[in-house]
Amino acid sequence: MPELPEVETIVRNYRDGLVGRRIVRFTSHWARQASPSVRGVQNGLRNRTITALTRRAKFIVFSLDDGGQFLVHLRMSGSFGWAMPGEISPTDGHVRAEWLLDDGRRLLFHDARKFGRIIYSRARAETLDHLGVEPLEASFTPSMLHQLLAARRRALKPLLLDQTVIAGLGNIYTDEALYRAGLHPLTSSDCVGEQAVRRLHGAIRAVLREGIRRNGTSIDWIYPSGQMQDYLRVYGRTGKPCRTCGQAIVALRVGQRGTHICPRCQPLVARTGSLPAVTKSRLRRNSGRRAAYAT
DNA sequence: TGAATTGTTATCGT
DNA sequence: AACGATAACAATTC
Repeated sequence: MPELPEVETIVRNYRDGLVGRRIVRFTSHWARQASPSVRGVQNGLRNRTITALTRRAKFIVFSLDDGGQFLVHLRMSGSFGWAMPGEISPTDGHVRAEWLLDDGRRLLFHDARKFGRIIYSRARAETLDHLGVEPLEASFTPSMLHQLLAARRRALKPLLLDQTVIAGLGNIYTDEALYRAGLHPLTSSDCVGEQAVRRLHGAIRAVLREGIRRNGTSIDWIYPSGQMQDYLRVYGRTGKPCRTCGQAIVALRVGQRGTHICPRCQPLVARTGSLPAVTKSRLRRNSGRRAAYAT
């Protein structure tokens, strides 16, 4: 399940082989992945040279020499591979698309579950406009995070997963960041104190950076070189002892997502999110600063 | 066999 | 009206 660190790793690994190469042709073996259409992507890419390979959130961004762009989103099971000149594409690897390059090599797009997407745009792709802040960029500060949280009354986990707010976190790194910050995933975003916001900000950045440094997580994902799975502290560790306090890690469901916490290190402080609206508004009025909030 | 998997979007409700 | 919560969906694996 590629999230920000995995996508970043892929971009770094494929950049040298792609930038400067001209795309001879694009072939799709699964029509529905291509947007606006297979033909549209083919026409847009034909004979264009790749000028840059970058990442925005979980999108891989190919910049073209005519100002166009195309995005690849790996979703759940997408991955890249190479085929050398003359080499036949593997049929068991679920190759859904191929880019033939001017050096004779082919970039392969594997995607067992067919959830991945390839989106072409003749100018800058408008898909990117809906994305929130890049958590590793300098503009993402503790005070910005504080504003993002305080402006909403929403459980922390679904908020962190919302790509229009903060872009790039997925299920694994969200659980890890909340654990490192000592915050329960159901904590209401407007009940997170200043100190906790700073902790969460630091935890998000630290866990993403560590993920990148370790070349990503390779749990149920084919990407071979990742090591981060050996350093996860809650994700996939249900029943195992917390590395801080020894308590058993607990699995729960938050917003239809499998979620992992240490019940001792991540206590649920304020649960205004599940209180009746009347009670909540009274609670807010009566306490200029809320009675209970996560610090 | 069906439950689990995830990011995005459409829809419902307040 | 705007926001938040929830359901649906894509398709496959074990």
